[in-house]
Amino acid sequence: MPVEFNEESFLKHISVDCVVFGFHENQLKVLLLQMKYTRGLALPGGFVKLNESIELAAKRVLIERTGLDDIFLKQFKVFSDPERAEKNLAVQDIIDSGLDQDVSWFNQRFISIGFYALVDFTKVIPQPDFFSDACCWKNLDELEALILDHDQILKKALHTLRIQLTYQPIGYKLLPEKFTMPELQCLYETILGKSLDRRNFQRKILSYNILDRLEERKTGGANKAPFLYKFNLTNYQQALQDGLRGGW
Amino acid sequence: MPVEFNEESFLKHISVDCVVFGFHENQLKVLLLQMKYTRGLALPGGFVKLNESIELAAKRVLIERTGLDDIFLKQFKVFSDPERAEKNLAVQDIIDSGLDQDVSWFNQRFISIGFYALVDFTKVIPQPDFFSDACCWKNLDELEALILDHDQILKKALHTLRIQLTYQPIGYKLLPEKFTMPELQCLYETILGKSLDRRNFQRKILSYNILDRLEERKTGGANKAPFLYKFNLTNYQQALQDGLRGGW
DNA sequence: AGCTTAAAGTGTCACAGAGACACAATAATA
DNA sequence: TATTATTGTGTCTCTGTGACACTTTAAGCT
Repeated sequence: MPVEFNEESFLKHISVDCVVFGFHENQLKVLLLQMKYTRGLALPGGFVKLNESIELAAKRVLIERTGLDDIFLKQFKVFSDPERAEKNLAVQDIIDSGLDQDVSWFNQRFISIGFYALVDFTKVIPQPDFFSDACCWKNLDELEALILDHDQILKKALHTLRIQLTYQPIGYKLLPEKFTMPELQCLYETILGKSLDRRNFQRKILSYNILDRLEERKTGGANKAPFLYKFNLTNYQQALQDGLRGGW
Repeated sequence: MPVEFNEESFLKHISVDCVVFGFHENQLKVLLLQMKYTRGLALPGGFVKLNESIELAAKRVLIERTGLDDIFLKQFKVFSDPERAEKNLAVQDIIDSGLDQDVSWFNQRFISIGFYALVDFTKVIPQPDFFSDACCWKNLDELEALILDHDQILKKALHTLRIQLTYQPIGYKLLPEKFTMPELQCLYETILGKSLDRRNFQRKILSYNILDRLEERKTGGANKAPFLYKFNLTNYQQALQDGLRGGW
């Protein structure tokens, strides 16, 4: 046990849960933990130290799970239904693990602050935590049930992502430095859940002036080699301020 | 003292703060409390009972402060900086009030969940709480400093309101049942912080088909009497789903 | 009663962005 | 060298937006 779970170390009643999104092989993926004993799937999460902010707590958790230090993190909702942890299977995991940890910490009522994170899939090295024996990416479209209300948390994170697509650096954070236009389009299509016209997408995204086209092309496919692009950070940050069009 | 403030009654470390917006005489207003002893201005807030959700806690607080039962409430951010309540003046208020309340409850570190509320100004009957001797509306553009980090909370609430203007029922909740086009436009202008062309605004808002024009007109002004409108709830709810245009 | 004032109702025009779609170019493979 | 799959580029039309003009009318004044 790395640390004791008690109120000497952590704020009572408060937890953070993180929905970590990655994008790989044209699929949107989420990082999940498999519990050692109950085998349930869970979002990475943790507690808040007596003297840290919730943002720092979430960041600490994600550094441990992904190996990455600089992660884009965003609060999106607090989950506080008194019933949400009624049948907390994690408690069973503690008991089964045969620790002398006082389970009363886990039997408290928790209010959980949901964060979503956007990471470069290729740079993550998944690490399970003390209660899990696996930490791995799952495709968003072939997802089993999660423990507690984590299904609901994930669903809300996705919904938030969709809404914030026009004013958060979602493309920039989820794609590797260099990427092709079809890759970027696929990311947008996946998040929005609908297909877009290839030519209109390109025209529109280029009109924002947030991309720089490189000389380089991506070869390997049995077709014309697409150009590689990278984000023009200066223009991108500026454009996000205004929200990439739309509205009044 | 209506209730004891201790961990038999409330969840430790957790509070809610509410930014209550109202609209009256073409001004956006916020409901604030004036502390009895320190005279500081504060947002209405409270704590979360052992068995209630944060939404219910916020609602309970607002029923007490406004007399209204059906209030539009929306979480917008959690404020958790460990320094946020360093110099908690409310504690001074407790001491000055000469109560035998244990001040240790107020000396805890609190993580506060920010809610914004939209209410019909004309229906609110402001009620101070135990620590304040006044509860009243303040114009948003002539605001003094607030206690703790409440300035920051208010600022963030306003920013959220602006962003969510296109997909939350902001007009519907802030205006009385019947209203004129200039009133609606003024509300939009106030929230967006810029002026809009009268004719284009009307054309655009009408194109959404979310308003029903009544036969009735509003007389009294020294000018042509404007029509009254009311929201067409069916169409409005539907339109909000899609986000009133813009985006992909 | 008639004139003035202020603000509302209604309409036009030019332009830019969005959606639908066509055709030429090219990297792998057969 | 032809085939296949997919990319690069361009066009046409229509709708929504921004800028702006003219008419209408409730109150107040003389």
